[in-house]
Formats: sequence, C-alpha cells, structure tokens
Amino acid sequence: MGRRKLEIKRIENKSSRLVTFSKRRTGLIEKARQLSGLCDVDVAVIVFSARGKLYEFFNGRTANSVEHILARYEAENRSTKGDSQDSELPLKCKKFRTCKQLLQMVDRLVEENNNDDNHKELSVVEMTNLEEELNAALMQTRSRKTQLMMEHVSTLQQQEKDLINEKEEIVQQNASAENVFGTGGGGLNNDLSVNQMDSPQHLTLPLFIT
Amino acid sequence: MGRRKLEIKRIENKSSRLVTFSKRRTGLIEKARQLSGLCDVDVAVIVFSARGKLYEFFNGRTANSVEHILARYEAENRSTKGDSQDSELPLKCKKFRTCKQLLQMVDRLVEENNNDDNHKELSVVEMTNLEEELNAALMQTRSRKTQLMMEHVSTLQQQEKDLINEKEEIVQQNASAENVFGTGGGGLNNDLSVNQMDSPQHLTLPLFIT
DNA sequence: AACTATTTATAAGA
DNA sequence: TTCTTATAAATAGTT
Repeated sequence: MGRRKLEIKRIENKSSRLVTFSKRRTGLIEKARQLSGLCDVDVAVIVFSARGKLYEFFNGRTANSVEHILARYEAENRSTKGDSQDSELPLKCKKFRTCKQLLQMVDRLVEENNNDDNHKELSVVEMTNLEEELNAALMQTRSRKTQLMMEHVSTLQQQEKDLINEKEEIVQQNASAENVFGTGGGGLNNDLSVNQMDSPQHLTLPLFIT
Repeated sequence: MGRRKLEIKRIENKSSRLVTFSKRRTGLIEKARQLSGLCDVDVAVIVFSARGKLYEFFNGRTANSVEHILARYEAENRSTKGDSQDSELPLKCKKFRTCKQLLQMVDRLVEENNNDDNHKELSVVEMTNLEEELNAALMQTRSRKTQLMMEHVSTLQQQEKDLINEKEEIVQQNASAENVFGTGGGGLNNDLSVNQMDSPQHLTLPLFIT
C-alpha cells in the first residue's frame, strides 16, 4: 500500500528501512490498540528496534501481569551485575536488557567508526562476531554454573566417603584397643552404608529445565 | 477500510465482533510478520481471545526471551491458584510449548465431541477445567523435581555433619585411650574443620536459572 | 467463506 | 526529518 508493491524481505537501504520501521511500527501498535478496543480482548505487542530500543503495547490485564513480570525479570538481571568483579562467574545472565544494552553499545561504536556504506558489511561482520562471542560467554557462564552445582554434590559425596573410611579405620583401631582393654565403644556400630543407600547417588534429575 | 468508517469502541453485536476479531487478528499478526521481515527487528504479538485462547507471533531471538517471560506469566497465575494446600511452593514453571500443545490437543478433542453450538458453552467450561488441571499437574511435577534436588543436597550436607560429629566423638575416646595406653594413633589428627571449609556450605548459587 | 465498496496504511517523492 | 500523494492493502458490510 504505497507507490509500489513491496516484497516482504529485508530492506537493504538503511534510511528506507528506518523510515519503514517507524511507519509500520506505529501502524502495528495502532492496529493492536484497535483490535483490543473493538473486540474487547487482551493484546500485547513488543518490538525491539535494531538498536534494541523497546516499543510496546499492552492493554488491561495483560498490562498488569506482563509488565510486572518484566520488572521482576529486570530486577533479577540487576542483582547479578555486581558479581562480575570477582574471580568466579556465577553470573545469572538471563540477559535481556543488560545483554541487549551491551550489544547496543557495540552496535553504536561500530556505526560511529564506520558510518559510510562502504564499511557496512564489515560492521555487520564485526558486530555478528561480537554477538557470538558475547553469546558464547553467556553459555559458558551457564555451563560453569551447572558444573559448580555438580562439583558441589561431588564434593559432598567424596567427603562422605572419606569420613566413612576414616571412621572405619578408627573403629578398627578402637576395637583392637577395646579387645585388650575393654574400652566402652557402645554407640559406634551403626552401619553407614545404610545412609549411603538413602543418598540418591544416581539421581538423574536434570539440573535445569531450560 | 470497509464499507463505512468504524468507531474504535467495543462492537456490541456478538457475531460482528467475532468476525472482526478474526479478520483483524490475522491482519495484526501478518503486519507483525512483515515488520519483522522488512526491517529485521524482533517483534512479538500476543492476543488472547475473549474465551482465553492464545494467538501469537514471535520471531527469532524474541521467541527465546518472550517465551520465557510468558512462561513465567502463566506459572505465576497458576501458582496463586492451586497451591494453597501445600506449604512451600518453590515452583519454576517455565512451560509453554509443551503445555500449550497439550492444551491444544484437549481443545481439539472437546471440539470434536461437541461440534454444535448448543454444547459450545459447556465445552469451554470443560476445557477450562481440563486446562487448569493439566497445568496444575505440570507445575506440581516440576515443583516436586526441584524439591528432590534440594533434599538431595540437604541430605548430603546432613550426612556430612553427622559423620564429622561421630568422628570427633571417636577421636576423643581414642585420645583418652591413647593417653592411658599409648596406642599409636598417628594418622588421625587431621583437622576436619578444614574439610568443612572446602565444602561450600553457604554456596548460594541458585539451582535454576529461570 | 467470498465479494466489493471504502477506508487505511504506507512507499516514494518533495 | 516531516508532509504529501499515489497506490496497495485491509476490512466492514453484504451475499
């Protein structure tokens, strides 16, 4: 619905793309408003610009609930920010806003340096690489967290074994002493292997739903 | 854009409203698809019909983020409903797709059995009940899984403590025996509190990313 | 569900 | 950018 029919594929000319984005974004949100108003239904529209700016439309109940959840989501992201200085990275990068902001910054930097069309390809490539690196870092962080969980469990299990061994050693020595001198060792003969049974060593519940 | 201009307010005639809903919902989602395709941006559209049926459009990366948010949304709604019986609710219902597919199947079944208009209302009620039951079951399952994880760790930690206590007991008794009879207890004086330090008892890594 | 008369949205141009 | 205008697209009411 313009001077000519437009194929639905990425508009390569940047300014055209931006103009179209602005117009169609406005149109989309207006359509959402109308649908909601005419038909009395709940509608939500969320649009992220290429630079990561958020545009949204919510109505009624949808607004209350979803916005509330978004707020919580952001709050959680914030709470994991201060940890990054320390050696370990138990970051919970749920990344949404923070990660996006990072990418936005990168995007902006690249665009500032190469503002002409000749460098666009390069910029895109660099940005894509950065994106992938950031994403990889994110995944590694998650993986690391999982590993820490596993190690924690392993450590506890190993300590349990060690203590059992040590205890058996002592009981033996104690017993031989008892044989000779009759030392009272009454309360020490409970079988630890029973406790080991109670401990689900082969628990295979996945750590994450993801 | 029709035979006459339409005020943007609730369409009171029910069948008109339903027809308009169908047309405009389709249009809105198509517009979202176009915006996403033309401008290479992330778009999400979510529409709940009056009866609560969900229509949606997501693209690419947005899907990841927003589906999580929606999953939480649903989880939060349910968790305030069915859990009043149990004490704790460490629920993390991320479910969306599986759950949705389940509900769609139910939807289809109900519609097949009551295909005439007379039974529509009833079908909706039944379907809603089924939906809630299925959702509750799903959440409970997840909750249970989380609880098992937590219990596993707790068990290991408790066993560790017990063993340490027992060992100290034995060491003490051993030591007194040694004082009297000079029993060779050379290798037994390693301080277990060191091991306790190695065990990250206050490890606060969250179990789930959610 | 199809069909049109109209209204809307919007692509290109200024 | 923002405004204008020609044209495509969406859709309200009809069948």
